[in-house]
Amino acid sequence: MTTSEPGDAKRPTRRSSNPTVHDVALEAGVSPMTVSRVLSGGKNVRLEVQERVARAVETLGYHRNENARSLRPGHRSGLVGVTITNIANPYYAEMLRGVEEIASAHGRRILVGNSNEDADLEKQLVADFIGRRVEGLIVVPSSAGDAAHLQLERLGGVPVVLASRAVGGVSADTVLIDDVEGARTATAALLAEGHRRVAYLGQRSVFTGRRRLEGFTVAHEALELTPDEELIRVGQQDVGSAERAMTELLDLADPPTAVFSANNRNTVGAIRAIVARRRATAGTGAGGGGDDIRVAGFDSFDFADIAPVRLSIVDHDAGDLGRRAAAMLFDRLDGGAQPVEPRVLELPVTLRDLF
Amino acid sequence: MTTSEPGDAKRPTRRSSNPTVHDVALEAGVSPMTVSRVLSGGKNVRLEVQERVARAVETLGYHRNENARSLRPGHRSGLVGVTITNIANPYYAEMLRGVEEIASAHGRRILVGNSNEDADLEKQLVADFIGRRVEGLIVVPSSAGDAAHLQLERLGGVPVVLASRAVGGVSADTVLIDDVEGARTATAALLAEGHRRVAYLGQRSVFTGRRRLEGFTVAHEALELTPDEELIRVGQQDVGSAERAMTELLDLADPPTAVFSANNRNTVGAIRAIVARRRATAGTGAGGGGDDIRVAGFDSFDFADIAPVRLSIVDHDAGDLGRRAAAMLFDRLDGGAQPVEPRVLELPVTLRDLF
DNA sequence: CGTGTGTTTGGTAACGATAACAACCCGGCC
DNA sequence: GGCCGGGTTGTTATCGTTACCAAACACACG
Repeated sequence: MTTSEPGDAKRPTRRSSNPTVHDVALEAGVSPMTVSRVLSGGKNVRLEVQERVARAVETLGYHRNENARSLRPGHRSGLVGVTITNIANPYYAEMLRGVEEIASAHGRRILVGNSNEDADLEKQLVADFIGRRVEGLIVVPSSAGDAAHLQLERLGGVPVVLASRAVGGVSADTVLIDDVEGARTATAALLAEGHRRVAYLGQRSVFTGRRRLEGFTVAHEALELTPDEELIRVGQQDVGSAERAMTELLDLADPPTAVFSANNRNTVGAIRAIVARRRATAGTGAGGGGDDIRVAGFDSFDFADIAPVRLSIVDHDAGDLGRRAAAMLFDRLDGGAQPVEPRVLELPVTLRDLF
Repeated sequence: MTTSEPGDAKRPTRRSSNPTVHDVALEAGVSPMTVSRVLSGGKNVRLEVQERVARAVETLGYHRNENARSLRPGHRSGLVGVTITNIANPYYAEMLRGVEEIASAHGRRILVGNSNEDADLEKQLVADFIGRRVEGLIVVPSSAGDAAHLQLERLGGVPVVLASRAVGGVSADTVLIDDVEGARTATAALLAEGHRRVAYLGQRSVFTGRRRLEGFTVAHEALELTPDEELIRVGQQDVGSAERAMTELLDLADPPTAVFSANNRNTVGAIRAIVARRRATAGTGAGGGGDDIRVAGFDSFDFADIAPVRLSIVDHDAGDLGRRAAAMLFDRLDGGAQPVEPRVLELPVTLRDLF
């Protein structure tokens, strides 16, 4: 386009839209093919031409259209879809960072969706991701609703890795936390200290909740004890409801002397309730009471170490969960021929005393 | 094409790859065009044909290729790019959720990248996002390095909204927390209580840190006071270093009677140092000392309300930050003709006394 | 029965990029 | 001079989808 003939009105100048290889080619006085060649390494292109093209790219602010590229056969989209039940949960945020880290190292970008524990929304997200030709999916499956949309054949052959939770009826690569063992160890520690009335705060409807309750029960059974049903509270979703549940427990005629909580929201709620009770009884001069309730909880959280109670935490690395899940996915994507059987990985946890 | 003639070997059956409109058309015995019509609403297509196509879609597990669709003129990619300096930071995670919420409501998906405070990485992310034809960008700019890549003309006209931090030399829509006012109010509250030696714990290299220090200073100047340089500590990145800095302050000949900290890590560190000192002096029977150090801090955190000191918090909503940034972006994308001037929004903060 | 109106359907081209092929240029060799 | 091989460049066709046009069809009305 050094000289602008009146005849070449084929492509009217469109300043607004993104420039294409064609525009760059005009600017550099070469063919689109040559531009393409320069952009993919410049093999077999004269140096002088390469420089001319580079200048044109710079001048026009050209960016290769990846969507168009991914259209060509054999080309990959470079995208991985991630659906999470709640991005704002620091635990999943940390996991997401792990996924991003590995994806980035493999030259992929991540598409993120929030399923909000809604299977329908999750289904839409997955369908949309497949429509965008993601190469793979990492899914924290929602606890509610059926999961038929995660069947391999429904995904058009796109590999999926389930993270944090398994799904009945779906056989796919899965990375889990060792929920049962974590809950068992923590509960066993409380029992070993002599506590015999240990409460449980958690969930039963969610996969991890069920497993953690199982660990709680197993620890009791190992000592031929049976947990008191009255001390088992399930269904608290947030800190507020957890605090109320703990307060109820403290109000019992025969209150617990220790509590195991199955996630960080419940732990924080329990600690709040204990501290509130401590302040109230301190005023009456009663002294003892809720003061020395022992707490053990699954998941770490910010500033757990300044909690004003004797606290142990079942710690696990969310970032590692994400990295492992992503690694599993890229193993299938970039690794050679794979075994077809899905693999299940259970990540270990550690019990930390924070006092 | 119900009967398969030997001659029609044009498109060999490819079970492995994703089916296309063409495949669906063959299956349903119609033309690709008709399939396309059915998929976009089915206007002017016989009901019987629509059902046939729907069945074929179901049978083959067809998903429209969004990348191919977005190629067509006038069509949008439905993507928004988000770069964050640290996804794992709960504050930005919450922000991300806000962005996702609004994006989702506008029928868009989000591409997420972690810049890790690295301007080069951020630049690559932005370039890649533009290559994928995102309709807009939401960027938490990295504090280090230059930001030429965020210039509007460099972005090929893709609108960008800066979140949480502004960037010198870049004029773009920006959503900020009202750092100056938050720090000013909190500091003013401490001064109003009669404190005259108020320490500052925070940062000076980061945008928000500078602004919060400014608010701290302004509050002093309003009362014709000058903050003691000795009481200003900057550069603490984590709880540990903040605790050490606070301990140093307590060891001064003329220690502060109150402290304003510019973020939650510093607040927690300060509280730790104060509590440690209190325990130490309690043993000596000294009584007073670090006992009644007053604390005010930016950012909330778990257990802020049960902290064992007189604490005020400058509270702000990260989710709101994300929602506002996204709303600003979609205002430009979906709203009609816009004013060209970039807008800057400063979100209000509230001072909460937690005692 | 012819014409007009409206519905349903299919062919063609284009979006942006690039493999595959073809064409060209150049120097070196017989 | 004519031919060959290597480097360089351009042309064509294709990826999956859909807007636009044209064709085919149904039906009503004069």
